[in-house]
Amino acid sequence: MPERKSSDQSIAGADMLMLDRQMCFALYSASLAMTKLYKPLLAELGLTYPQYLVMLVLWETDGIRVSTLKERLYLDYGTLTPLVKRLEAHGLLVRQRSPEDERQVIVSLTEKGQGLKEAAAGVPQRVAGASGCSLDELEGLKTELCALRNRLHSHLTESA
Amino acid sequence: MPERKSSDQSIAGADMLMLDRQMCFALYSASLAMTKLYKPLLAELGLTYPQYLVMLVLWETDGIRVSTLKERLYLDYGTLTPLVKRLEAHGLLVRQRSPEDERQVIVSLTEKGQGLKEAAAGVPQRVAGASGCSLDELEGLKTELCALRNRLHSHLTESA
DNA sequence: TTAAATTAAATTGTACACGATTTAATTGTG
DNA sequence: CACAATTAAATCGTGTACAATTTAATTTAA
Repeated sequence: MPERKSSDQSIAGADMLMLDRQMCFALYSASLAMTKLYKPLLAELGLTYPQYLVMLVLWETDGIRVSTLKERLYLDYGTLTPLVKRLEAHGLLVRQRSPEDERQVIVSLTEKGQGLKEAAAGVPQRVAGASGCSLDELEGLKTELCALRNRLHSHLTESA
Repeated sequence: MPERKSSDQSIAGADMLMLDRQMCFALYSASLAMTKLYKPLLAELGLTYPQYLVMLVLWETDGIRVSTLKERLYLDYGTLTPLVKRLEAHGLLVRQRSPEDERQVIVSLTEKGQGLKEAAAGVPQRVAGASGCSLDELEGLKTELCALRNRLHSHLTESA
């Protein structure tokens, strides 16, 4: 069916379209696999993976605005609003309008939410173990991925 | 608020829970950023990012089963079935039950689907350029991420 | 040889992601 | 002061992801 002369200029381009040549697919599939690895551990805490990320931010700094979560996690209000509401429904945090600026919503951990941190303390080690990587490997990969993400992020936002 | 003795054993664990220490978050946020980079380029082709991945597989090998897509892309039928149906609705492929085994669904490109490959030929270069990485960097990262994904995948499936 | 087990795919339900639009509060400027 | 512009968050619609269940076809084994 694909009758092409060997000198066809589309050959080079077509070559680049193989799935296993795509860095993006390596990234995408590794990310989904990592999320699956977390799933059973986080299920013990009653959290999904994105919910865990929100909790990580709050365990670091409590009483922050939704826009801060947005900046820290590179996520949209369309993702965060319902996600944070679910965490509130589970009793891990409360959402309240800021008295100084009624546009802002302040997210604060409940005692239950703070207490969950102790239960989560073992998660990073358990994941590192299951990932079959040395801590150095993970650290190196993390550094490279952050650099990539930061470049992409500035590329995606520099347009004003 | 967090009154803790400095010798508290939970300090070490808590320390590990900082967002920017998580390789998983670097992976997750880099993957989402990469998808956003592709979005406008793929929109020109009328494709979403996962749809593009399916097309990459089909451009390599046409006339394959849905289970092959499942294995190649590490995705679920629950994801693939509606996704492939959307591609069929767009006229890029056809789905037909295998005559030999009526359980299997064979996915085949239409002429339109095959033709789209030419339009997609420039995507990898354009993405590489926009990512601000050298080809070597991207290649190295790809190799590491594939290795990680493969380890995670075998960890996640070895349980029979 | 058919009933149980297996397999391929679809379906259902929950939870993201995110572009686009909307709502409501605050700020800036004449 | 008033009113346009901006900002923070919510809402809406589409498209993933995936666990769990279901359906239908094929295989296996009693």
